[in-house]
Amino acid sequence: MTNASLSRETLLPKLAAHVLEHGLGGASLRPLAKAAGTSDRMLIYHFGNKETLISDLLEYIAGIYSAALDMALGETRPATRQECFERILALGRGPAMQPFMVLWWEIVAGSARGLPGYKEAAEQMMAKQLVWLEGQMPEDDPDPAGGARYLLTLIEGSLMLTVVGHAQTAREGLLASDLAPS
Amino acid sequence: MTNASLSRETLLPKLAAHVLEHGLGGASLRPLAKAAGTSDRMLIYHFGNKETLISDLLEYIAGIYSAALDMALGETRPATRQECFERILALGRGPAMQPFMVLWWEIVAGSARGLPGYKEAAEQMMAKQLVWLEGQMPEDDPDPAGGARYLLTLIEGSLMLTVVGHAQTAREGLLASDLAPS
DNA sequence: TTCCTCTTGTAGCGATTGCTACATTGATCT
DNA sequence: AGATCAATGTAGCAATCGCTACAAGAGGAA
Repeated sequence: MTNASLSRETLLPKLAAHVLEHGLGGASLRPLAKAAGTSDRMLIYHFGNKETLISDLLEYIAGIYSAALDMALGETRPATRQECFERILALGRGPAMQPFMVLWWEIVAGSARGLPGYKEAAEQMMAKQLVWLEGQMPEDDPDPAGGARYLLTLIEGSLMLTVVGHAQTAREGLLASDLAPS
Repeated sequence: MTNASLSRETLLPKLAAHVLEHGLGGASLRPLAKAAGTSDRMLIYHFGNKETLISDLLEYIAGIYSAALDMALGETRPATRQECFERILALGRGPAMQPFMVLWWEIVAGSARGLPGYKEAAEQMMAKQLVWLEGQMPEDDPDPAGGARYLLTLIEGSLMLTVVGHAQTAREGLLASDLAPS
């Protein structure tokens, strides 16, 4: 058992790396196994079946996403909600977060479709992002909790619009909000 | 040619119905063909290969989505941005739009992944939703174009949060925005 | 040693994938 | 009538899918 668990935990990082690069949808056992340095036979041995492999993998990915957010904490807190919004949006659009972004929308789609494990992972990732965002709110913000939720909604909407080629639309929308640069 | 085109246009509605119910990811030729009352053989004959079939199908779906929006035009224009927001959010969360919603996030994911045809369809669907939303803005709104873009960003962010089980988060975020009910 | 359990490789199963070669229809055109 | 051509069915291809049966090695317990 201890050995099996150890192997599982050894496998997960490499599986996650493969999925971050090639996506969840087309992920099949043999390519996953090759990326992790084993065989499909062993993946089934360690995880039981593909469904729980994906579930466990999503849970693990949610964990490293959380760690990535912690490492992206800014040195200085932004002074305004607008600055906070723009800083985080730039982070989300940046190349470092791009593999996560591409995978993220796949997780959202799986969550909408009801695929096992997807909604749990998505829920956890959003919850983490929310508390992270609360910590990034301006110090003098009158309502950090509500403000974080408001910004989260706007940021995710903007990121989605960006992904489908409507970054300009999101940018123009910001100008009509209470976050518009004065 | 005329006959082939006619057949293609006859097939597309049934293909769209199947995809709206079962998703794009797992869509393979034989189930698609069965749903459309033909064979995989004929799907390839009419569309050339699966990739252009999916592209054409996405384009067609964008069209019927546009038509569905036109049919969902309200009798009365909302009086405030807040009312407009809530009305449209309720529409998006309603059961009638649910098949579209589930498919939508799959299209967003494909767009992020760069799958052929996905980004074009997503772009078109968002553009349509945008002009539709502009027509739904309050009559006395000082900036209908900017306001529609702002609302679109907020609505899509809220819908995404809803899909991953964070509807409450979106609701609380709204309270911290300038759309909060007075 | 002898057993026993954990781990792994080899080989393969039946199902499904996108796609194609070949033959046949039925209608239209000359 | 004979030729032509789009449309369709049948059969099957090689590749891949998730998963499993079987055997063999390894290492600790008796």
